[in-house]
Amino acid sequence: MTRLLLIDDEAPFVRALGISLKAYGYDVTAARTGANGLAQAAKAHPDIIVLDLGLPDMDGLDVLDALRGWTTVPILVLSARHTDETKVRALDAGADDYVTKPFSMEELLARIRAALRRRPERVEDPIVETDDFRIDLAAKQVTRDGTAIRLTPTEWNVLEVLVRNQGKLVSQRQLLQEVWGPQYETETEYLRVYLAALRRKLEPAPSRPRHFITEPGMGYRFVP
Amino acid sequence: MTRLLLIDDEAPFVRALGISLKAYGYDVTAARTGANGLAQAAKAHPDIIVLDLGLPDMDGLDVLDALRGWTTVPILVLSARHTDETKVRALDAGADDYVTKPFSMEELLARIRAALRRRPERVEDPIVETDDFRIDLAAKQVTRDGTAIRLTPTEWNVLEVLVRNQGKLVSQRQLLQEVWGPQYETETEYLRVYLAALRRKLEPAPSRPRHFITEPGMGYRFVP
DNA sequence: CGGCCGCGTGAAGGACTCGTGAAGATGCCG
DNA sequence: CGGCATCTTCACGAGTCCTTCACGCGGCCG
Repeated sequence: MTRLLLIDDEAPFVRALGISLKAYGYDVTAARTGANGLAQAAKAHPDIIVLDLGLPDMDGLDVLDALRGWTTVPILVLSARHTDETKVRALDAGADDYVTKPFSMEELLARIRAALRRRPERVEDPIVETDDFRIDLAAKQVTRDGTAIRLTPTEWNVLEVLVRNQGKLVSQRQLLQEVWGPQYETETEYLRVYLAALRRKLEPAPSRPRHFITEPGMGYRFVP
Repeated sequence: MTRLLLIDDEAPFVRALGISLKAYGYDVTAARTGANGLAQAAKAHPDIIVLDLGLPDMDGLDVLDALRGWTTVPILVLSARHTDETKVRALDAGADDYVTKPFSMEELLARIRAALRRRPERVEDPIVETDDFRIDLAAKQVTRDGTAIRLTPTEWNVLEVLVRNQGKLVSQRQLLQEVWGPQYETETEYLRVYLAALRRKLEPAPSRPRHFITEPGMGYRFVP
């Protein structure tokens, strides 16, 4: 299901839009403030964000900036203001589309569909095999010698990021950002702990990792 | 240069828009009819298409359909009609954006920039090969005879700057600034140490460098 | 011809990072 | 309320990397 984050403070509007969007099969989360919106975005990783520029606690453009600092998720901006300057600034700040109130629900839905359609298809093979274990990304399961291995949610998230970038070096920054959110960018101890856990559960010789490679000072790399 | 195809039949409008777009660095081609537009698109493979729905020979939506039959290039639709139904149909037919006339040039330019920004990251080959080793910039990995070579973070940064400017001379100043920061501009000893490390790890004959060339008094140059 | 400057090379101290085990903190379940 | 799984935080030893220094070589210029 497509997850949509709606950042807007007008309760009736949010309610109406939420109902319509849910009717069309979106999984809608709402945030009433910019700060909350940023937190929700970091936590839930929505597939698209609908952002109203008129927020009680922050300038909408600052919210946009903060989001674009770490994510490329499509962002559709709503606004009652329709000066060219605001439009241009929002679009250049990384908004994917800009819709001026009032607008019809049909148009908004069509623009959301258009923004989502552009999403690069994730056609990657959801199963990755190594000599020692097998990862099924779709089923969220890891098996070793035919038996399933239990991973905690966080362990799984770390594994998934590394596997989706297999062969490539994933910087500590990127890993922390994608698993814990943008405000944890410096908590490198988490990585040490969770990489140790993954190696203990998956590597044949945890102290001599073959698949979860540390590149000192830079990040980690998964090699099948 | 970004190539833009403008499909519109109103001569004054095309002229005005063409001038503005060219001033902003776009390489503009114009077509006055739908048929001609389709032909131009097939021939020139533009980076973005701006399509007016009001054309003399064909329905704009049919032009859109025909284009989407074979290309995913961003298409920005212009129209004097602003019924929701048309908007929705155009967006669902594969338009990336829909702008209603009249609009300001600034807004159109901003929307063009936004559409181009979304373009799938340039697949520009991030792999550089020499006779002796292979550099994968995306994966941050260097291999020699099939085996990976470990580089320290600083070594990698130096290498990356040189490789991204391959063939060109990189001044000591620029190298120091890009790797260590602006306040290290005179610490040329660092360069000697790290260039030596790179040559030791990558050059077949470190004392006779073939790829990491010193230009005395000026800087360094990487040649594949 | 001789001194000087820039460059290459090897080595060493110290700061920083990583792996590891374990203990506290938190949240969820019955 | 208590037990359990999970997340967070901590401390320490081992290892890695950055910086700095000393020395030798070669070209350049007076």
